[in-house]
Amino acid sequence: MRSRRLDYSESTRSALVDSAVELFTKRGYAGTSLDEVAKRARVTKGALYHHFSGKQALFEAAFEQVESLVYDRLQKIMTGDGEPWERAMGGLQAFIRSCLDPSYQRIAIHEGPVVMGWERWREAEEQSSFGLVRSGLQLLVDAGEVEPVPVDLTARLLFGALSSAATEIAGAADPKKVGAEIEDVIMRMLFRLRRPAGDQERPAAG
Amino acid sequence: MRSRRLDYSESTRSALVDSAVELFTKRGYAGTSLDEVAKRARVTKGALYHHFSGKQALFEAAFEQVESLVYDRLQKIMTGDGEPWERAMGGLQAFIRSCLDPSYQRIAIHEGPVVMGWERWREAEEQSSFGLVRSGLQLLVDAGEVEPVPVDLTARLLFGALSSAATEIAGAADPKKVGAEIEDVIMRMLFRLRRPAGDQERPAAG
DNA sequence: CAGCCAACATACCACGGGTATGGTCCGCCA
DNA sequence: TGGCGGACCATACCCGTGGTATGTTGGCTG
Repeated sequence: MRSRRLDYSESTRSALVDSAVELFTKRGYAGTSLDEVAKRARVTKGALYHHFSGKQALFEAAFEQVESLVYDRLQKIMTGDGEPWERAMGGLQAFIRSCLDPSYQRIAIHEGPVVMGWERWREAEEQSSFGLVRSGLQLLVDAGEVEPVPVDLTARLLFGALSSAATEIAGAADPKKVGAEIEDVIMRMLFRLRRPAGDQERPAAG
Repeated sequence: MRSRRLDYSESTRSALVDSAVELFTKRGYAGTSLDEVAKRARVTKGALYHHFSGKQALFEAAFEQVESLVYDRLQKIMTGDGEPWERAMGGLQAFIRSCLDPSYQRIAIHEGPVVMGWERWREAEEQSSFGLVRSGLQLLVDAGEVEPVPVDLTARLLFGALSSAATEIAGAADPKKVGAEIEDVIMRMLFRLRRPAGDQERPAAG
C-alpha cells in the first residue's frame, strides 16, 4: 500500500520541477528566483530546499526532465526495426525536431554547460541525447554504411553542428522552412560519408 | 597634445577589461563579483561604474577584447595571397587553434549567448569570428571550389561543429593529439564538399 | 589662481540564495 | 486509539552582490 504522504511529496517535487523548467526556459537560470519557482508550485522556498539541495540541484532536475523526453523519443526510433541507415536518418530528423523545443534548447543545450559546468554537463549528456547521437553514428560505422571515421570526435562535431542548427532554426522568421533546409543540408553532408557501395543517385545541389 | 587625464582614464578602463577577461575566464560570469574585478584593477566599484553601465556592459567589453584577437589573426590569413582553397584551409586551422584559448572559449563561445542573450550574441558574432567563417565559405563557393551549398546555414553548422570541437580539444587529456585528429576529420569532411572540377586524388579512407 | 568637471571613492539600498528554526500532520506501534 | 517520531513544509533571518546616490580630488582651462 503506497503511502499517501509519498504521493503528496512526489507531487510537490514534480510541481517544483515543472515550474523550474518553465521559468528557466522563459527567463533563464540567472533570471529566475527560487521564490518565484516555489510560488508557481504553490509552496514556499522551504519546501524547495527540502527537496533540492540548492538552485543548481533544481536545475539539474529540470535538465533531466527535458532530457528524458528527448531520450525516450529517440530511443524508440533508433531501436526499432528497419535498416540501420533508415533508423539513423529517422533518429537524426527526430533529434533536430526535438532541438526545437525551447526548454530543451535553453536548458539542455545552452545553459546546461554554463550552469552545471562543462565537465558535469558532458558526462550527463554522455548517457542521454548525445549518447544516442554517438551510438547512432557507431551503428552506421559498424554496419559499414559510412567510412570508419573516429566515432567519438565525429559525434561531437555532429552534435555541435546540430545544436547550433537547432538554435538557428528556432530563431528564424520561418522555422519550418529553415528547418527543412537544415535537414536537407545535413542529409547531403552525411550522405557523402556513405560508402561507395550505397552510391545511389542524389538530387542536384541548389 | 594628448591630455594626461585621458591617458589615465583609458589605462584604467583597459585594466578593468583585462581584469574582467581574466576573472570571467577563471570563474565564469556569475562567479565573479564586480568588487573583485575592480580590486584586481586597483580601483573601486565606483570607477567601474563610471566606465561601464553595468556588469553586462563589462562583459561585452571583455567579449570584444577576446574576439578582436581572434579576428585580427584570421583576417590576416584569409585576406593574404594564395589560392582560395589554401587561404580557407589556413583560416580554418587558425580558427581551431584560436578556439583553444580558454578566454575565447568561455567568454565568446560558451557564456556569450547566455549572458548577452542569443540575439545580441548572434549579431555581435556576425561581424566578428563567425563573420569570417561565413565569408571564408562564401569565398570557396564564389570561387567554385565547393558545391553551391546554402552558405548561411552551412556556415552555422560549421561554426557549431568547430566550437564544439574546440571545447572537446581543450578538455582532452592530450589536446595536441586530439587537435590534430579533429583538424584531420574536418579537412576530410570539407574535402568531400569540393567540386569534381578539383577532383584530385584523395587518400583512401581507413 | 580660481573654479569646474571628469574621474574616481564611499556609503548605502534592495534583492535573492542560502540557513536556522519552528510548526504540523501522517504513519507506525504499543 | 493515542502518542510519538520524523518527513514535510512555513517563517524569519543572514549576507553577499549588483546597482545607486553622493562625496572628494586633481588636472585642465580661462
